Amino acid sequence: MASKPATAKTSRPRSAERYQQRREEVVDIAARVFAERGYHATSIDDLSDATGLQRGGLYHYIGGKQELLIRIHERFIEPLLETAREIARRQESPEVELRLLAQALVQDIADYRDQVTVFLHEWRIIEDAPEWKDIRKARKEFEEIIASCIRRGAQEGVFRPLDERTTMRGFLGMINYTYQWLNPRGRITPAAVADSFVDIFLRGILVDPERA
Amino acid sequence: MASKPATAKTSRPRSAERYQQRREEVVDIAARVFAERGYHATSIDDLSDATGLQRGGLYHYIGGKQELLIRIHERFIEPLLETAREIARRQESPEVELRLLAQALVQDIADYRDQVTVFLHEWRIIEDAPEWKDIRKARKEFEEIIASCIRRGAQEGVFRPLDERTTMRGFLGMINYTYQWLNPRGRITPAAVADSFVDIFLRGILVDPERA
Amino acid sequence: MASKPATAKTSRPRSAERYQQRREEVVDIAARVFAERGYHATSIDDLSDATGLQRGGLYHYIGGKQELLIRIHERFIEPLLETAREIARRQESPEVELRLLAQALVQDIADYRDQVTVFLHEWRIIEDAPEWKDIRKARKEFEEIIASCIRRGAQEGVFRPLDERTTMRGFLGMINYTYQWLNPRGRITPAAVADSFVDIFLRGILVDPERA
Amino acid sequence: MASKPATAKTSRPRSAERYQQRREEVVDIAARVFAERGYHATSIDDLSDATGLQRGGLYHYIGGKQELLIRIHERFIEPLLETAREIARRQESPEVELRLLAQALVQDIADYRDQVTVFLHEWRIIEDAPEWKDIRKARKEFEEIIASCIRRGAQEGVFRPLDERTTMRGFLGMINYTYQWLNPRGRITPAAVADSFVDIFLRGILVDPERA
DNA sequence: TATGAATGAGCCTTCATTCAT
DNA sequence: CATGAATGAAGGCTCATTCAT
Repeated sequence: MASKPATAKTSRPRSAERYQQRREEVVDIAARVFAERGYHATSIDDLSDATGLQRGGLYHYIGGKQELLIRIHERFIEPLLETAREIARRQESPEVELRLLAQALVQDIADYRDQVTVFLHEWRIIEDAPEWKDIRKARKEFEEIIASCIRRGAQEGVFRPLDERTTMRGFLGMINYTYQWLNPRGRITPAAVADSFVDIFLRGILVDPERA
Repeated sequence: MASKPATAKTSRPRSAERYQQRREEVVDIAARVFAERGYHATSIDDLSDATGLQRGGLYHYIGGKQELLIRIHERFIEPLLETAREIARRQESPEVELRLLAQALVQDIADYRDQVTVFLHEWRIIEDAPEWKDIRKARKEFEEIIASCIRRGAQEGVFRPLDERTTMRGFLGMINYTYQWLNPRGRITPAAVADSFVDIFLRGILVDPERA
Repeated sequence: MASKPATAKTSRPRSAERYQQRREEVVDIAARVFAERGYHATSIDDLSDATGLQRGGLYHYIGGKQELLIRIHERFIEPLLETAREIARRQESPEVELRLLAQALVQDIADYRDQVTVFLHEWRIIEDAPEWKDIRKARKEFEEIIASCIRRGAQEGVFRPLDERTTMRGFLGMINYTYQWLNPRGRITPAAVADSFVDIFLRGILVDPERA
Repeated sequence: MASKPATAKTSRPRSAERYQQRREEVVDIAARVFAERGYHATSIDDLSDATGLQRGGLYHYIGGKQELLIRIHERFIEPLLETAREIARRQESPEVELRLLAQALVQDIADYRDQVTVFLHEWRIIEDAPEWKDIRKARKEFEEIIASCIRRGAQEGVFRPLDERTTMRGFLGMINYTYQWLNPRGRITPAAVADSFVDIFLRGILVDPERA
């Protein structure tokens, strides 16, 4: 315990680490299956098959089926929100900021496609869970970052004076919908899609579209 | 169907008519309840409560719970597709056509919000039903109308030469997403939202944004 | 509905009545099985076998396994409490009242042996149910009737001045325990047991035992 | 067992002793938890929490959950039966013997309240265990000691000629029931309750109540 | 048409116990 | 001795659907 071989840390993870790792594995597998078949059409037995654990063994890693939805959501909202905050802190021009936010969002959707799919399809199921308010708060914060970017652009006179919430929703709708059709390894890369959409959107709201 | 029997009393509709009417009522009520609570969270008993019919009586009007999803979808896709076809037939300029399509789509979403909500959330459930291919075909046709409008604009040199499918999806995403937040009787009318979004989108894709 | 054959009432009970009747049947059968094997050792399948209803059909008559415990208790506490109240209202002498209460209690235990057994063994399970406070109240009221009878006897100088609650508990313990061994159709009748125990108990607490 | 090896250190008990001691500790803790929540409502995890041992470690000390019930029972029936035998051997007068037996029983209930509670509530669970016949035999022997005391009193003409088994059961019921309400550290001591109940009972069955 | 009792498959979850480490 | 991951059977309950009335 006192003297541990230097190699031990990586070669033989402590049991707590292994537990944590297996847990995330289970959550990701669940995300994949839920994304494929839907939450309600997936039984605990299906998850048992997909993970290789027996019905009862699953419950070492999860608190219940519904809890999985919450864990799945956290997997993608947390890094996204962190990135968005970081972008907002940079104090770039509204155009640049919007472009960066779009890139981050499309990338997050591409990286966590299963999780995003599950969330957008099944969020209603966890509406009554105590964790829902945190999830909602995170979502609101992300939306507010976009809305305030749009507001700032309007105040600075570079964006047209549009209703900021409606505009934000148009932006979000356009980008969120990519979860339905964007293939991360397809001909059109996530970054290209983000660029294309931001181009359209910026030209659409800029006072001087040539700046896009 | 065309000629109604002379004996039909108008004051007391024939039983076949009453049946038909009651059936549509049931489908609309189901749409409302499914939209509120979700398909799986709604039991036949819930529908029984909502319709005032008893569990068994319900089955005189519906073939089963899943069939309701199909009926619900038909309620909104058919008039929408019809309108879209009619717009396409008019052979307006691409800009005008896109504007009309947006108006029609937002209006349809506002008019059949419950149905749209149910469809977007639960379509996966009927993926295996034989009717699914019809639904999918209708959807594809609607998308194709938009895509070909964009293509035409590009060919005519009024729209920028963008990937037509990606652009169509951006357009659809922006507008479809309104089902989540648009209040048909709110401060901002569906028509105003359609106008605003089309404005942004057209400016975004027009070679000469001033034409928007 | 207006003119009903006189015979209909008994020969063809209305559906609501049949439901009620079947429900009580189910509760009584459950009491028997619970009394035999214990609540936890009895599965819903066991009840299904015992009632002849299928697993799901049972749930037309009961709200759940635990609810049965509550219904079972009501079956015997309500008539007993009613009788006890009636006896208390008669304002007999303390000796006579105690004798009548003992008779009523032993008879209730004999009549509802299964129910009493289940309650005395399993009451802890429903301790947290909302109905528990009603059950507890009923029990307390019954105990209070006995305690106040003893108190009255002491005040009138016919009973020795004993601690009324402790004495009441001795009385209750002696009689309640009969559920474990008294055979309603055995050599010694419930009435005889009640008489015998009341004799012992009254001699034990009377100032002048000869009055017993 | 009688002679301990000279090498045994007193300061550091041999591992066999520690094992034994830990085992009894576990049984007593289980008795407490079972008494509080009931056998079935207590999981092995609950026992794991209460003892501080992990799930697997517990099984080094116990053979299984059910075995605990048997061990719990032995904890209180054996000293009680031993005391009862000793009292019976003294050949006191029936009145004195009954008084001593009551004292012993109430004291045992007060000392082993958890164990008594568990046994009276959960004995049915071990009905099929091979040890059950021993437990039953011990119980019968204890009852027989009381019954034969009552019989002897009747034969000697000091007790009224009552049915000995019924009378014994009245006595047992009155006293056993104390497990439900007697607080060992309350205002009324176990000894006082025993005295009070024996007083009532003896007056009740003595030919000449003045002797009580 | 309408009723509602009955079905029976299936679901999520719990839990005592085992065993490799 | 101790751990805790894993097992797998069993449990209570829900629910879409059927059918005799």
